[in-house]
Amino acid sequence: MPSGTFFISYFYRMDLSYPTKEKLKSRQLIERLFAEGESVTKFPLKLVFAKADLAEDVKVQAGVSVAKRKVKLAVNRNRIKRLTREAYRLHKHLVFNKIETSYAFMFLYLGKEEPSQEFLNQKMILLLEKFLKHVDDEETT
RNA sequence: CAAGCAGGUCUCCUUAUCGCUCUUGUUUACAAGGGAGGAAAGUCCGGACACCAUAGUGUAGCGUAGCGGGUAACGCCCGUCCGUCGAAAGGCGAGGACCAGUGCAGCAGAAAGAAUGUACAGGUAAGGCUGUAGUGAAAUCAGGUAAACUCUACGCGGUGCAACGCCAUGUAAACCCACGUUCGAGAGCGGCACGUUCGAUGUGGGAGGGUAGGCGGUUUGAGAUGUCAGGUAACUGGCAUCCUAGAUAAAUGAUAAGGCACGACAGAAUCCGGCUUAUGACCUGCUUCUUUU
RNA sequence: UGGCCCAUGGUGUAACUGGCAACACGUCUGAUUUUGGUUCAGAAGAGUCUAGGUUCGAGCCCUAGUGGGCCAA
Repeated sequence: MPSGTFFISYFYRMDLSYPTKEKLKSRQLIERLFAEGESVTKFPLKLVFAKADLAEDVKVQAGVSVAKRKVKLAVNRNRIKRLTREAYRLHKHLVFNKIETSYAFMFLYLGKEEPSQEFLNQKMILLLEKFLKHVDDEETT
């Protein structure tokens, strides 16, 4: 991790918030996302995405989901969703600066065990890089 | 000490940084404050609230069951009697009625609710008339069995916040079948009968088309804490103080440091009162048959 | 959130009014066959999802739980 003044200024110019307008809330949009969207996977995370005209003036609206089939207890589902949101919040800048059109995101957790925050952070970085690569390939072809 | 019984309390804490949600204040970005549970769970009971008629009568159906009390109500709680388990503290109990009627009892046994009968002993005018043995859970006893039908007493209308009200958007006032306009189709959210209300380019059914976005309901309540009084108790009344989650793809998290008991079961969704199930730690009181000190 | 239903050998199903849990397929053993299949003969394998209760006796009745499935504005 970078430290000292560089570390502080590094964070200073980045947006680390995750306000309401960046959350995926429309039921219609979510149903369309699962019907038509594409996906990339980096176990245990899966990202379903689709280009979308968003009502709010943001680049991405994202949601999080954990299957009841995989994780039985509501307490554990809540915790995994919180950790996933936290991982997205800290690393969403990787995507924001590099895409032109707006997207709808849905993160799915495929594992059965409760992960650590550090583990999820690493996977989130890898997942978002894989997503960018996928988008680049599509544009060039 | 050990084992056991009963009751109660708490549910990691502190600091810093980055985030989430609600409220308030300035005002469009900040500041201050609030932010899961004792079970939030299972959905097993009881209510509030909403609509259907201020939910009415009878029947069917369902529930409860010693007696008395508490409560908005209950299948809950308190007291008490009886039964039962325990050495005790104490626990548990669907605990009305089989002289209203009907049904049921495999095997064994002579015989199972209808009548009869073996062995031994006793007894009579005479006989299973009497006792014992034998089979069985039960053998003539006002038999047993009602978590068998049933009877008695009491209670229960239905549907559920995805209730319900309002705004916005959109389509098909089209098509087919049936019935009907005061001698009335049909509707009023489980059945039947009655009663009652509404009721006319109307109602029901079929096939098909469309919308499925937002606001209210939505958190101040049978409320919490303290205290005084009444009551064996559950609980009730007076006074004072307090406001204590309110999301809607759905808010409590992350990182760093320190401490300790190293953190069990587990996440609010209309709201309350219970029950049941899961579960960590601590405290208080009580009991002691046997053995050891 | 609210409501409803189911659970019996490895699998799919029976079991009347409470009275010895039955059947088919599968499995195992033996026979027939050069071997395998088919066929024939025989055997094992559940104590009824779990824990209590009622009863002389429970798969069946009652209570609580566990697991699975279905319905809806």
